[in-house]
Amino acid sequence: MPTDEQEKKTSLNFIEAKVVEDLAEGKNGGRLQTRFPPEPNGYLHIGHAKAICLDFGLAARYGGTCNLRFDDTNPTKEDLEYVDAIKEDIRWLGFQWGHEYYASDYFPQLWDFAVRLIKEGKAYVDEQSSEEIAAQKGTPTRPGVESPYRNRPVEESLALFTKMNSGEVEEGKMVLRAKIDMANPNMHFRDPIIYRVVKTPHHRTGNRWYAYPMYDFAHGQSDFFEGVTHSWCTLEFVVHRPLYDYFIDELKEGKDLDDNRPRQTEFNKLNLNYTLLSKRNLLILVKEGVVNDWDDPRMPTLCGFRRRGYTPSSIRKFVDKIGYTTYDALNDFALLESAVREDLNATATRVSAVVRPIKLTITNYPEGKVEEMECVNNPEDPEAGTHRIAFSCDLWIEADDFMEEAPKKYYRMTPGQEVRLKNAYIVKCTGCRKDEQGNVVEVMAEYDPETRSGLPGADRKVKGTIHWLSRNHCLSAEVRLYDRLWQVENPRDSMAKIIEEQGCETINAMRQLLNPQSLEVCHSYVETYLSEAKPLEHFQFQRIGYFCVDPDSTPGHLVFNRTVTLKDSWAKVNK
RNA sequence: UGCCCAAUGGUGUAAUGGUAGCACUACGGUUUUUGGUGCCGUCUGCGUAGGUUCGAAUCCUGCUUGGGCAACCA
Repeated sequence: MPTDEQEKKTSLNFIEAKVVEDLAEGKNGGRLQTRFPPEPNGYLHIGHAKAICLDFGLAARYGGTCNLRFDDTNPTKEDLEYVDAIKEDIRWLGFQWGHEYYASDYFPQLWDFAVRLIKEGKAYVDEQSSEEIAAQKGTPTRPGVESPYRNRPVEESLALFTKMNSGEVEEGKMVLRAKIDMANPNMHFRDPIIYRVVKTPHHRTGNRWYAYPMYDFAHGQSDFFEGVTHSWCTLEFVVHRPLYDYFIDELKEGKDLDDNRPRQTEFNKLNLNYTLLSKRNLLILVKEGVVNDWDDPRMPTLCGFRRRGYTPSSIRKFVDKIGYTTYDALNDFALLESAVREDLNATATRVSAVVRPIKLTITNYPEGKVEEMECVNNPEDPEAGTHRIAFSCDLWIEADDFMEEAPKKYYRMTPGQEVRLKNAYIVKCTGCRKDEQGNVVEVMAEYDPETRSGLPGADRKVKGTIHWLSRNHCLSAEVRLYDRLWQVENPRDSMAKIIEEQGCETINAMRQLLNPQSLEVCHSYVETYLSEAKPLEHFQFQRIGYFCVDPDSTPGHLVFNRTVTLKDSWAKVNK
């Protein structure tokens, strides 16, 4: 279980503090049991990572267990494809569940419980339309009115409930409702629907059931059946908690109500600026082809971050830093970036890549001569070793690293100025050659043979160091430069505003907010050391950023994704 | 005009009645064969009005602002 990002804490968040307190008091027989309860209706995103780190992380830290439970009570939205992807992503994040459960495993028990409630006069079958039921529900400021079916005989409800599950009742014709209180200020207590008819086959139980429990009648009960002690979820479920407790009190038949039961505690879900986190909207992006798939590196899904080059530990570290509170925060994406930079800085092998190439010719270097230069793999890690790179008179350098007329603080290649070629020689720029349109097509320089790296002559102070590649000793590669998908800080709110003002479809609102520069594909060059690079391997392209080998990459066609740029103080000066 | 929850630098998060701290960001400086990293430093904060107390970010009340709740979704 990952512990690398769990730095010594001077204080615990309110959820962990409660765990410590409960354990100290010997609650639940001293057990700690949690669960991660995804609905298999989409891919996991970084918001889920926040829940995963809590559910699995605290269980592990305090000797408890965390089970995986798929909340699969709505077959119209759920699919096996999502079940498999969710499991893969949890493992990738670095966690292992105890049991793999499904809410659908409890359908028989839930059914029996519902029957019991009917027999006790605490539930009834309502035959009104959803519109009628909604109208009778009242509003937050006005109490609801009771359904005409509310006090029908128990036997009648029992018979109809059985019928609901037989396949002969059409969807929407009947529901089972808990009989609680139509005037309760908590809307969820106004005779909530606990079972409805769904005819779509279920991905696990097929056509065995036609009556399916609603969330409020499945989630807490599943927790109870499994022996969950701490049930953590996000803030929007605060208003559900009284109902959660109500049904568990019923299951416990009024006995031992204060102990040996699951308790729900809510925390703030993750909001990230310049990021949209809602499975419904992410699904639209995929279906409309705005992105290439759920694992498009611009997606905030875990598989998207993986393909982008984020490491599991960087995501865990980020989650650890943002904390858990009851305040609805908007977190800065820069914090996530700092986490991945911190991680990759320590681990990624440094290589040379010229993303936007321009020719550099060393005019006084013997033609045909080739020298092998030594490169440190990672200056942060002496154990990482070295590798070799070929040097010659015909080079590529970054187009950005030459300016014919440069400002004073420009330390790179400009006529008359010395610059160090990383791991090779100090060279002096002598000029450039342009095409008919005036574009620079080649830069010329002379090298100083005494300044080869490692020789005493190399100790000379030179302001700038640039990277390079030998044109006859490098590989071409496709480099995908990713940037944020959204131009606005809070796409969720901006979308809502556009939809309200223009009355347009979600996808149209989205298109107005997308960053047109979220992906730039470059025809670049990388050093031959990368010929064997494997998918998902991380590298630092020196002076540029961290990159990850895309799964599409093959030895004949290398593809790299930019995970994140290096911090660039020149870019700031240059603005 | 109901019920519930919240509010600490630009962002996020600590301090649990006793010196408002940390991280990110921003901006300086320093080191550096990555304008990276490291190191040092600077700026900016308890929503508001009362009350309790020797003492309040913390407890109480009002106000303000924000969020959630009226799916046969979870």
